[in-house]
This record gives sequence, C-alpha cells and structure tokens, in this order.
Amino acid sequence: MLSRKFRISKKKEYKKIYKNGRRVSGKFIIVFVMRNFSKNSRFGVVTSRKLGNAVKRNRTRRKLRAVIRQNMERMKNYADVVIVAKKSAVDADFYLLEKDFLFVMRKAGLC
RNA sequence: UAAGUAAAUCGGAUAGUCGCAGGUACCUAUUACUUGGAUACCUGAGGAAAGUCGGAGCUCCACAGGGCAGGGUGCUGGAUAACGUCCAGUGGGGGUGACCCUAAGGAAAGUGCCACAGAAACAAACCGCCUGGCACUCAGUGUGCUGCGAAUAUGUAUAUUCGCAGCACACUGAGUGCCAGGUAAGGGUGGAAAGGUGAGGUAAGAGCUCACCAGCGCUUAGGUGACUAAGCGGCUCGGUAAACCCCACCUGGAGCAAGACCAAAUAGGGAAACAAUGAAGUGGCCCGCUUCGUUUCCGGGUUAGGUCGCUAGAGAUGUCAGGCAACUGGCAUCCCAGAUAGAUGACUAUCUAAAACAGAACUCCGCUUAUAGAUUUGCUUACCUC
Repeated sequence: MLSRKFRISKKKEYKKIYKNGRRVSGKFIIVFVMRNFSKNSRFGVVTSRKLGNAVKRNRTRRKLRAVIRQNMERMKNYADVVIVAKKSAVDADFYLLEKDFLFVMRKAGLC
C-alpha cells in the first residue's frame, strides 16, 4: 500500500482526471494520466463491481498497488494516474501485471 | 468394521525480505493550539464479516402522550435488554432405532367457501329396502248364479248330491304402475356423506339397545402449566381461520449520509396571492403538544470540507457456585480492527491433495443462506471375535 501522500483522495480529482487526462489501455488495465508538476506522482486504483465480489475487488486492487509501489522509482516524470482494472486482471499473476504496467507507462511517456 | 444420527472445533501453517493502517514511547522540524518526518514495540477481518430477515442499545423528532385504523405473534413453563430467538417439556406425525419434523388458540359469536363428480357439501331420500292405499294382470281358494253331464229318490217330471265349464263377488299370494309414508344398513360420486366394528333388535332400518374403540363433557388423582391416568354420563355435533373474523399479548416514526460542533455559506432585494376557524413540525387519520406568517415567481449564490459520534462492550478468557438446560451471579486476568476511495498485500522457500464460501464501515444478540476439506465426542442399528 502507498502512503497517503501518494494517493488521490477526492472525488473531484478523479472526475478531473477522467475528463482531462490521457487515456492509455493495456491488456489488464486502463490508465488515465494527467501531468501535475509537483514533487511526486499520485495514484488511484479503481475496481468496479463488474470484477466480482468484495474479496476479488480487494485482491485486485492490492496487487495493482504492489505493482505501483515496486515500480514507482523508475518513473522520470510526475503525474496523477488513475488505474482502472479490467476483468482479466482479477486472475492475472503479479509479474504479468507488472509487465503490463511498465508497457502502459512507457506508452504514456512517464518512464 | 460398516451405515447412520446428534453436537463441537478448525478452516492453511512456518521462516525470510519489502510494504500499509492504528496505538504507545522517544527524537526532530515548523511551532500560539497544531501539523509533518524518523526509529522501536504492540495490535490489525469472519464463521459466516454476507442476506439486511427479527430484536435491542444509541441519536433526532415532545419527556413519545390518548383514541381509531393498520401490522406482528399464537401449545405450556422458563431464559433474556429484547425477539418471530434459545432451553426444557406437552400433543400430533415419521423412522427398526439413535433421532428428526411440526404457523400447534377459537369452527355450539357471526359471515363466506367446499371446483369437478354426486340426489345431496349442512343438516341430504337418486337408486335400493320396507309398510299402506288404488288400478291392472296372473294363479289359487271359497260363495252365488247359469249351462251341461252323471248318480240317487220317487209319480218318464221335479228335488238333492257330485263333477266340469263360464260369469260375478270376496280373500290370499306374486308381478307391474301410481300415490302416501317409514328408512342413512347397502350402491354410486368425492379429499370429506352425518362416529367405527360386531351382536341383538326391527315391517325394513337406525346409538334403538349392548360390548370394545374413537370423539365430547363432568368428577377424582398427578403436574406451576400444556396435558396425562382412572371412573362416570348423555348418546354424536362435516372441513376450511397460511378466508374474513373472534380472543389474548405486543406494537409511534426515521435511521450513524442518525446526530452534535467548527469553518464557509443560506445574504441583501423586487412582485403577486392567501391568512390566525391559518400554516408547518407530523410520512395512515383524529385529538393533543411545539413553533410561526406562509406560498409562488424574478434575480443571485451553492461544500457530500474538517473534528466528534467511533469503539471498554448486554466485552473476552479462566475458574467457582446455582440451575436438567438456555442462562445467571462471584472472583481473577486481559484490552482484542477502527479505515474514510477505504488499512491485511507482494515475492521466495518448505510441508500434504497445493485449497471452499467469502472482506469489518455505529454496536450487540439471534435467524437464514453459501462453504473444499480436516479433526473430536456421545448415541443407534447391523455383522465379526472373545
């Protein structure tokens, strides 16, 4: 899990990122990116009810956060990032998610 | 050993690295409170956290008050803060048994319904059985009359007797039809047909009488009670209340986005209408209570911000005492998640077969539903051995 200063917390901010950010999609995730020009990046993970019950949603979100935490230092530019999990992400292994995350980040020009 | 039955427990473990939330201690930066950062230690999802079905605490609406309506519960006793929950029993049903299931008050307060079938579904005569009357047919018997024949008597005619045939009447029996009545034993229909079986009885039948059984009522005994047992009585009364209804008991509404505080803001205006027998709070209606001008339009403005509520509680564990038990009480020890886009994760190694259902959101007690697998205990029924 990330510390609180690396999270996006307000509903308004989510709305703003959905509206103004760049949309990049991978195999397991869809990412909305918006440059923020501050000292660090901030992340938000969204798991909708389509993914399954609460246990499945929680596990997917935690795996994605683990991916973010372990790869945060590689990022060159700072941005606000919202990651929306697809249904296929529920059963995906950690290293597959990591590969997909790095692919998407490269596509978005963040690392 | 196998099959079953009832209950209880667990529901991945261990080690390492990195990481998250809360608390405590200490250091440090900014410091009026405060806030941020570092380090160490401790704690960190479930048996159902789920469905949100029942109940309660808590909060606001009046200190939640009265009546009507509506809703709920429904064998008895107990437990509990309370319940539609639990425990112990009673009645009924199922099982060889351990055991399981059971919305289980009232149908002589009233109303409704009982499809189809059937004569009839609430107090019933279709068929059948029996009795009586009338009509007709047949048979038999008796009497009378007529005819014929025979015998006897005497006076070639009459009388008497007998037989046969026909007619009429009466009686008896059988059959058919109609009418009046008695019958609920039998038939058929149905989930259900007015207690069941047997014997007596009768014109035929019937609780009409008797015995046993079932039902109803009463008495006595036992039990707090549901009820049970024994005896007696009069002889019998359909089902349905998860149909209305009656009876007894319970029941105000909304819910932590409750609600409280802080910041910011609801500003200040214009026009029209109605009005103290008014309007709102008040979300079933009336009363009562509280507050007071209310509503519409024009124009202007607009945060699901922060703190609390928020976890020490009908609390957990152990033990002792009471109780068949649910449960209650005493003592000792302990503090055991409190997030707010939402904390439990990732990777590696080992262990068996490589794990099911599934994630707290104010709290608690229950119920219901989902659940791979593992373990333990009591009991029952079979079979084998001693």
